[in-house]
Amino acid sequence: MAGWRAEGSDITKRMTKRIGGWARMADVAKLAGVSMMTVSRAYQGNGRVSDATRARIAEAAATLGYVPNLAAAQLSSQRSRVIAATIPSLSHSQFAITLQGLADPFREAGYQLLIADCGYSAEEELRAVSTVLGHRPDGLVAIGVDHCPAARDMICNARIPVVETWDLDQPVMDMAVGFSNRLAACRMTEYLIAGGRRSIGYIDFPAPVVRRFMERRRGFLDAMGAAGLRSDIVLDAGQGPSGYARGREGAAHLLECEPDLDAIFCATDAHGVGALLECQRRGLSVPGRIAVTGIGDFDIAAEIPPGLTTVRLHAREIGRQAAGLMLRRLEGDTAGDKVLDLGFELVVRGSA
Amino acid sequence: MAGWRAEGSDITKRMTKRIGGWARMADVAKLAGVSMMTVSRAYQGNGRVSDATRARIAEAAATLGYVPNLAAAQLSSQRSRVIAATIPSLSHSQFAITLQGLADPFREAGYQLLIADCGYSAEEELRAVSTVLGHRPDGLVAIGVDHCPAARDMICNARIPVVETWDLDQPVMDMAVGFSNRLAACRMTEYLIAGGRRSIGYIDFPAPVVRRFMERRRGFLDAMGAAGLRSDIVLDAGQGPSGYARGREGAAHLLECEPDLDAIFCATDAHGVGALLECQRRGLSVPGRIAVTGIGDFDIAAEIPPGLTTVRLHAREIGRQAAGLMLRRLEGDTAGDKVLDLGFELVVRGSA
DNA sequence: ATGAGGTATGTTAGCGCTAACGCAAGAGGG
DNA sequence: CCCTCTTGCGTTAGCGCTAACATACCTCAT
Repeated sequence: MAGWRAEGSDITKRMTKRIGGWARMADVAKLAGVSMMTVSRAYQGNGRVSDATRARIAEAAATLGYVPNLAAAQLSSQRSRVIAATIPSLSHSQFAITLQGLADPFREAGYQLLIADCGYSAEEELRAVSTVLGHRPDGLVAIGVDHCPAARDMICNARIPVVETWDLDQPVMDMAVGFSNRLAACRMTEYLIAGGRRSIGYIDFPAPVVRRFMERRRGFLDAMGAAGLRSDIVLDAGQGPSGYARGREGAAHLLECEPDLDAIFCATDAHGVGALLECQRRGLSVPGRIAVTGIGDFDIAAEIPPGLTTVRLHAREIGRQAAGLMLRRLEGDTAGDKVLDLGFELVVRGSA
Repeated sequence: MAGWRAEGSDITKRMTKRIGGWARMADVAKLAGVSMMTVSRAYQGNGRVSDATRARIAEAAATLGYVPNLAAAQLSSQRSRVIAATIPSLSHSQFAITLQGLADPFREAGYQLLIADCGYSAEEELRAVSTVLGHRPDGLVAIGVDHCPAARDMICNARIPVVETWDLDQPVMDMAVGFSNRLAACRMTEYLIAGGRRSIGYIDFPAPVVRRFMERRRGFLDAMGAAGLRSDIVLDAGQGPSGYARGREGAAHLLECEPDLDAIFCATDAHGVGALLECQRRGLSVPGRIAVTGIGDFDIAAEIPPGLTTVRLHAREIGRQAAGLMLRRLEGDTAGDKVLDLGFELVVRGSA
């Protein structure tokens, strides 16, 4: 009787559910003639299931088009096999490269990346972080370190492993991979000074609230100050869709205000390329009359004549190493470095 | 006794769980002095909960740092509020822009994007698709339409709304937003021919298995054939990290094999910019001696002198409209167009 | 007064999966 | 021969949440 009722209601439910469309593990188990637990073990790979049984299960699953419901697995096992990644902007090419560097090792290790686009207001950011944490990721990788205090609190409260990337100039929540933006900008400035440049203009973003640009500007200011040079030729290039256009306009503005400029240092290569083109348009020989440099080593930097002198930042490697740190931690390895400085590389080309 | 046991085990569990760290809805309910269902309703926003109760719940949640477990919500409600997005490569700038265009409307509507990076082997692709479907997304947006038959089958079996994007030259699974790559390439070729170019070289990718490049090449061939011109000057630029470098090398190769070329048409602007620079390096005046064009209207196209003539593709709008179609469908609106042709725009600049 | 209809909240019964334990059958050592 | 150990599989009891159905109370027309 109880058996009959169970059977009956089960069939009814299947019929209803079929509209939704998904086969469940119980369906696979029934078709393969085993218990659900055996199917579960077969899918997890670690349990002991005989080859014959495994094959029957695979066949049944293929017949039904079974795809395991990971939400249910997560709820039951308390592990989501999801890694959250916060990113200020998906269309920022360097961040996208870091993301790609992250994605590969995680995919191979069986983790799915859940990407949270955070580059909005603090309120939106909090909502984005809250949503990804709602999926109970096993870890979080922050691409770029800019999070408002509330978001940082929320992340810390999650008590999951966290890797911050891209900037090492500030305190770290847990683990970090990147380089010192300040040092990178400082080094480039020193290179320009060593090359005899004295009147150096700097182009970055409006009131850089973004950490890495704050640090880059500070690096520039430090180096100029140490050399006893004017460090007030600093321009906010403003916001806009194209970094190239902003760099071009910024350079034009700078050159009009300070005709004696002998170098322009841009906080990113997009600005740098724009500035370079503007100098050339004005008939200023680069690097003879004026030097132009950037940061980032974007693909275009190597191609644009005479080649943009810049700082290479290992964007992909940052992602790979961040994934490595995270995976080691998830496997329970708490030894090893928590902060990886991947450094940077001055790339001297024709423009300076 | 039963009460005591329940209480006891509950406390024990809380202690154990606290290590994991997350407050549960039951904790919020207890602290706020209401039932779980009331908390659930307060979070879903649609149920009737008095303002006073709502405030007490909000306070309790804030105290405990409660973040709803979305996996549990999904399991129970059979809705994940997740939209899957498949993308061939995260670091492809145009796709990234489409992704951004997608992300905003979905975020506003309370959906989280789950991004599957698919640009690998067919086997990897299948695994990626299977994993995202395991999260039971409420819908799927395919950025780029390239999926192997097995992946397409799997997606169709999921019986969720699907929007394909970027290429409209082929049969559609469900809904689609994009333009005709073939027509875009055809139009550009016709423009070159109308401008008096007769010996036109074409640069794209190795054996284009990628649909949109197949179609673009076919568009080129169609137009050349229709004009009765040689259509065999076609070059696979090969794979490599930098599109610019490939375009440059491709142009160099083409110019050596066919010194009389009077135009080079590249399947993407990255190639186009590389080709343009190579022509200039060789002292060929652009557009006097030779025309160079691309497809995509990347930011750099407008900046590089004399300006790259290209085809604008509305990458962001594709994303926005795709999100719009999907959201309308999710709200139960099955009327309206299922295929949106956003067209393209010939952008004439100095290079042709 | 009285029942109809609304509003705010509680109760019950799962969603699909896995951890933890249980148990039978065979292998291997003494 | 027994005892242990290993292998292969089944049973039970939830994971944290919500749909669907109560229930209590309040308002208002009759």
